[in-house]
Parts: sequence; C-alpha cells; structure tokens
Amino acid sequence: MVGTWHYVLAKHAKAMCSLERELGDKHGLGPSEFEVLDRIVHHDKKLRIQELCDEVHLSQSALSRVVARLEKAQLVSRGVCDQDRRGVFVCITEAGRARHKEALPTQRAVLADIFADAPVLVR
Amino acid sequence: MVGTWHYVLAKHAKAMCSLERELGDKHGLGPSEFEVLDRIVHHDKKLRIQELCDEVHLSQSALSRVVARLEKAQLVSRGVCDQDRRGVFVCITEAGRARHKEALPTQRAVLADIFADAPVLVR
DNA sequence: GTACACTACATGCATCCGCATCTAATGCAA
DNA sequence: TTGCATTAGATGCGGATGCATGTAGTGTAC
Repeated sequence: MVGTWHYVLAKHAKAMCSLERELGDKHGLGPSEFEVLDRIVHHDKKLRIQELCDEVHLSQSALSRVVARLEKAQLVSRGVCDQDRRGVFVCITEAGRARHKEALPTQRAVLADIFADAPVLVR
Repeated sequence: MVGTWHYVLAKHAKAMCSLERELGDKHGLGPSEFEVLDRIVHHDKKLRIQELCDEVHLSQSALSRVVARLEKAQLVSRGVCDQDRRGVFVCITEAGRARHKEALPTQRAVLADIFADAPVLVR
C-alpha cells in the first residue's frame, strides 16, 4: 500500500524528469505536449477538447493551454465544432504527426530504461 | 512497459489530487510538506537538508522552500550545523510531530482508497 | 420569444517547481 | 597565508499547473 505509493512516486519523478529533458532537448516537446499529441495520434481523428480531457491527466485549463502551445507550434490546428459551436475540435497537422513519430522512440527508450527492472503488475 | 507507465501516471495523478485536497483541507499541509514531515518523523533525529534531498522527490531548491514554509508554520526548526557551518539541520517541533500524527491517518485513508484495487507488484 | 440554468472552452491569478545563479563556508595546494 | 575549486543551501526567474471565473453558445420552461 504505502510501498506501492512510494514506487509510484519514485518512478513518476524519475520518468518525468528524464522525459522532460530528453523530449525537450531532442524534439522541443514537454511531457504534456507529447502526451496530448500521442493521444490524438492514437485516435487518429478529430477530437473534442473534452474527449482529450478525459484521457489526459491534466485539468481542463491546463489542457486548453497545452493545445494552445501545440497550435502555436503548428503541430495541431483548432477549429470550431459545427454541431456545437461552443466546442472545439483539435486536429493533428502533418508537422505534428512527423514530430510525434520522431519523438516516440525517445519516449520509449526513456521508459524502457526506467522500467527495465520494473516488477510485473499482477492481479 | 508503456502499460506500467500509464498505470503510474494515472495513480500518481489521482493520489496527488486527493492528497492535496484532503491534507490541505483537514490539516493545512501540501503533499510535499507532508512528505518532508513524514521523512523527518521516520528518522527521528536531526537531519541535514542534503539527507532529506536524497529521500524526497524534490529538487534542492524546492526542498529548501518547503522547509522554509514548515519553519514559518512552526512545524520544524532550522539550525546551523556545527561540524560544517554551511550545512543546515532540520529538527521537528512538538507541533510538527502532532500535525504529522493527525495527518497520517488521512494520508493512509487516501492511499487505501486509491490503491484498493491495486495489482500486486511481483518480480 | 424571453429568461435562466447549464455546458465548453479560455483566461486571470496565485502557487509550486526546476534551473541557473548567488553567497558563504570548506579544503587543498602553492 | 593566499588563492582557487568545491560544496551546502538560499534565491531570482521563467514556466506550468489548478482553481475560480469569464465568455459565448445551447436547451428548456414559460
């Protein structure tokens, strides 16, 4: 219980730190930016902000800003949703897809390194 | 691998959020404050800042500020180390010990709730 | 149609964090 | 002793986050 918490805390800290450095230096992405990009690529369709909000571990306000940063970097584009004009859909650009593709191996390498000695999760 | 990372990410986000709310509302402590307090109580002796730094998942600067906040709240006291006058040792006060004692069950309850369905960690 | 409650997203604000840097103390070499 | 590299901890600063709130669009009751 407490042991599991310490494990989560330690791995999270290490991984976040490495991801921030590696993704930042090599691809100009923060962990949150990558996570959002990754979710969009995974779905491979126009996504409402709210759909993203359910999958990403960010508050709605933080997500709004991450998307704004991604848009400024031309990695995604935002558009008004026609069915519900309050809504905003996010669409990945070619540049965004390319950036994600080049960053993915970096992320995988970091995780492989950090979770190399990871215990297996068994129910 | 990636699955483990998602697990860590999800549990960390949930736990941090709950801890911040519960510890904050009921005991006026942030998660970092509690973690530092907990480490000090666990060692039960004067600790150098640097020793704490190795155990807590915070940068040296963040730790310095957490200790400053705890001192302002009278939960710990800081003193100059005699052997090495650059060093600072941190000592828990009676109020600090009491606060920790009353907050510990709250933390345990949050963790128990969040890790109730936790998979067992097996090598 | 009007009024009002509700929802989706954006934004002001305060807080916390990490990095870089600063200060003061230590220690070693010349 | 003097000079300089190193270390412990504090602090300035920029950036990211969450909460509360603002703004605009939706839907429902009347």
